[in-house]
Amino acid sequence: MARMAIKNQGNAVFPDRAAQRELKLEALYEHAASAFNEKGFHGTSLDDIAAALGVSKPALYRYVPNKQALLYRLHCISLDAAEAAVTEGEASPTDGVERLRIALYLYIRSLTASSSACLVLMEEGAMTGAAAAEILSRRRAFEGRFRTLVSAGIRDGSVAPCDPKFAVFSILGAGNWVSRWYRPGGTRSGEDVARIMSRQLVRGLAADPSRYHLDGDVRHAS
Amino acid sequence: MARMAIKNQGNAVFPDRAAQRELKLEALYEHAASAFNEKGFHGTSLDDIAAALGVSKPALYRYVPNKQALLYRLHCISLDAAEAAVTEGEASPTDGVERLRIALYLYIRSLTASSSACLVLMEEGAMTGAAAAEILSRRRAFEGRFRTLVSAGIRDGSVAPCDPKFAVFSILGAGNWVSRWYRPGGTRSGEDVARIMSRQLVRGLAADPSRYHLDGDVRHAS
Amino acid sequence: MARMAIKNQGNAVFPDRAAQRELKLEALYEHAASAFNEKGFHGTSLDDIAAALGVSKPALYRYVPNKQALLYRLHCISLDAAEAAVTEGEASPTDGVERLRIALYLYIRSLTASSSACLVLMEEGAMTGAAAAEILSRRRAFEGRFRTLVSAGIRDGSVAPCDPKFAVFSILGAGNWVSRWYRPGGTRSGEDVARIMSRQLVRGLAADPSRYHLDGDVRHAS
Amino acid sequence: MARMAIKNQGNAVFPDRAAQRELKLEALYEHAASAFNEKGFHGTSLDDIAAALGVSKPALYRYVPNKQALLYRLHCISLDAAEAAVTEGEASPTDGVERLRIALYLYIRSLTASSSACLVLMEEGAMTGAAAAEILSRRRAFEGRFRTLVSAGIRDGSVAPCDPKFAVFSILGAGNWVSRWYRPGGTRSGEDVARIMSRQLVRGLAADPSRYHLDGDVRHAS
DNA sequence: AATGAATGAGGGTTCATTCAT
DNA sequence: TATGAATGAACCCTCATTCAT
Repeated sequence: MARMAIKNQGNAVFPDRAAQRELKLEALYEHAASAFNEKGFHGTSLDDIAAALGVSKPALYRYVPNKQALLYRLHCISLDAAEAAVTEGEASPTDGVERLRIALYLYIRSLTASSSACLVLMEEGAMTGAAAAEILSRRRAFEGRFRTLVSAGIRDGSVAPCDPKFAVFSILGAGNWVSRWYRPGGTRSGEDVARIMSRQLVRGLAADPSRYHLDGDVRHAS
Repeated sequence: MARMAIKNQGNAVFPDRAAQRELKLEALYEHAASAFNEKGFHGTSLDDIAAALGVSKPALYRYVPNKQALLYRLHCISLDAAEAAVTEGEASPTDGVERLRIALYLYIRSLTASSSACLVLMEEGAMTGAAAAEILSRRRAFEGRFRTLVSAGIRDGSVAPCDPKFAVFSILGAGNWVSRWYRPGGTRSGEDVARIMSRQLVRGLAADPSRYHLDGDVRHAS
Repeated sequence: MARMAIKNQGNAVFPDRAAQRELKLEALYEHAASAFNEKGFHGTSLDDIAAALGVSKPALYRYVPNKQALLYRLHCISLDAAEAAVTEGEASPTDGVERLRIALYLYIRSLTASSSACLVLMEEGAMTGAAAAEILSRRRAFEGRFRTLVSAGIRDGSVAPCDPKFAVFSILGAGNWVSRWYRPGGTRSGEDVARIMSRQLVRGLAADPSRYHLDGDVRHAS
Repeated sequence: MARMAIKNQGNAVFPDRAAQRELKLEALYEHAASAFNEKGFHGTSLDDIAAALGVSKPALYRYVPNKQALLYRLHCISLDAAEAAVTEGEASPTDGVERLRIALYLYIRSLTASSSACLVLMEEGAMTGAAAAEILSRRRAFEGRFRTLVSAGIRDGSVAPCDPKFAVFSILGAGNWVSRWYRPGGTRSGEDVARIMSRQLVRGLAADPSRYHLDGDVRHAS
């Protein structure tokens, strides 16, 4: 019994360590992503991040091997969420324009869900070497899947004939921009923002725009 | 007579000097804006810019008092163009949604016209002090005028009832994003891009979207 | 009785502990000396040493109070061996040149016997304070005893008249250099190396060099 | 005439700049080599070197791209002198043992001539990458040429049969050691030191050691 | 007993800016 | 005028050392 208790304590302690570490890592990601977005990668010093976390600068190196790797990981987190969004959109049992809307909705929602998932969209140029190539290629593939959604929608008649390239630049550009102005705690939740914007943007591409009335989201429209 | 001749020569020479100076200044703005957009304000060194211009680093200080001021001037150039676009849109003798489309068209076109006019949209965070406040307030006013265009469109029935704030975030976000991917010399001119995107985006807001068919711009849609 | 049993157990266990500790300490010295020699004192991190030993970095502090002290102890080990060599040479019942040769032979052999005994000869500059002074003075005294051996040899006629200072610099310099290139496991044992080199070097100083023919050690001389 | 004068002044000014730069570069090399030798590469900070030169640390970067490159250049300087020494020895119109002595004499003399030429012999381990490989290979080739000199001496009968490898390790080790203790301004000039040591060391290898009597250099031998 | 975590000090390097020429 | 030279500040990163567990 005594042994078991000790053992349980022991068992309890180690997960705590790991859990604490995971928490700190997540906090690091959030702060770093937030800072990178606001001040840029090169404009953010590790001192800034460390100070925001309340630790010393060298402490960061227990969680991330270096600043470049930190940026790389944030990009990965961001892309993971983005790819999950488009995957779920693709798999939705509906017609082309709706699949597009769902993918866009989920993508924008992911951008509002956490700093780590969104706030480094603009800092692709700061990466170098193989990491840069990998991230760029994943980002391109992500956009390609959106273009495929548009093309499919054109084929099934639910999307108005248009150039998929510009269509996707439009909606993803507008979506990415969300990370610039959206801050949690405002009058609208991330879901609200994602719903409103995805409907508005997809309405511009729909073969039958009347499917997407915008009234329900009106505010201060008088 | 001799003096006059000399003076005339002088007159001929000095305007040349001034013109040359103006040319170099413009080249400086273009290179700097381009570099800031690609690598960020803090990621671009004055050495980079000087090298791209083929001059020494101290020579830059003949044209710009310091790096911050350079960024400030680029923002001013960018905002001048943006404000001119919205002004012309506001003054167009047509209904609300068309005024909105025209303003957006001109704005996007300005972004494609030159690096100096567009490529620093993302570097607001790098400015400090009074300059930052001024630029921010001008940018906010610019967006406000777009919101007013949307509200007016809703009132005159040409724009579907919607939240102007998100409507403007959408279309300007998509527009700003153009500066990230548009490079001159592609298959589409800046005018093309501006026309296609402005129609697509405004179609999503129009009370009667059928006014904005996208067919004419279809490419590879089969 | 119970106590004694316990004590006996203790006696059995504790010597083991102590012996194990001694072993680990020796391994630490070897690895540290080897690393210091290859990469220099400042070029070797405690992480390197800890990793080579398969322990954590703080564990090193159980064996050595700090890095400087580690260097100091290595110097002491090295000097102990060096002083023993010269002492045995001095006590040898023969003439001056032979006493010199024996001291040199034993000194060089000690350098080939273990990393700890030799490989920090070059890192005197890394020590500070009283430790540095002590080591330096011991090293100077060691050289002084060699000079005395030379002088005595000159007096008894077995060493050719020469400046003892340069004579000793020569033979000890050549000897110290052994620690740079000798690695155990080669075609020649440490004893071989010590014998060959000591004969060669002393031959240059001997009043009658014919006493030290080098033939026996010829290799690939054709 | 006036123009020519001006032009001459102009011509005079630019060489001055270049000459000054060359002087500062040489001073940098001397101080750096001296510091590297005394405190090791990793034990010497650029602050140290800059302070010794009376300039700020970033100023060093106008003369050397980085610390590693500085070490590399010092090695090159050192090897240039070493190779010149052996080349002159090889070309001397005399027998084998004398060619060896001359090469050794010139080599040792080069070590006493300037810090830059000698004081980094010990810091090969601090270099990395292609530079390390290049320096190592040059050093090996240098030693190989000395071994060839020994072998040739054995063949022509002027050097006693011996293992050239150990013979060269001895004399070059003793020579290299000079850089540890020789300081200009002592009672013996660099030429003295080189002459005394080269005779002493080669005497140990000569088939007829009586050719190299050491009396002339006796001091305090009583 | 042994280690993960943390940090103050310091090192190499870059850069915006100034100044003498 | 235009530039080579120089620098203070700041940045990324490493490391010897300590401490809580």
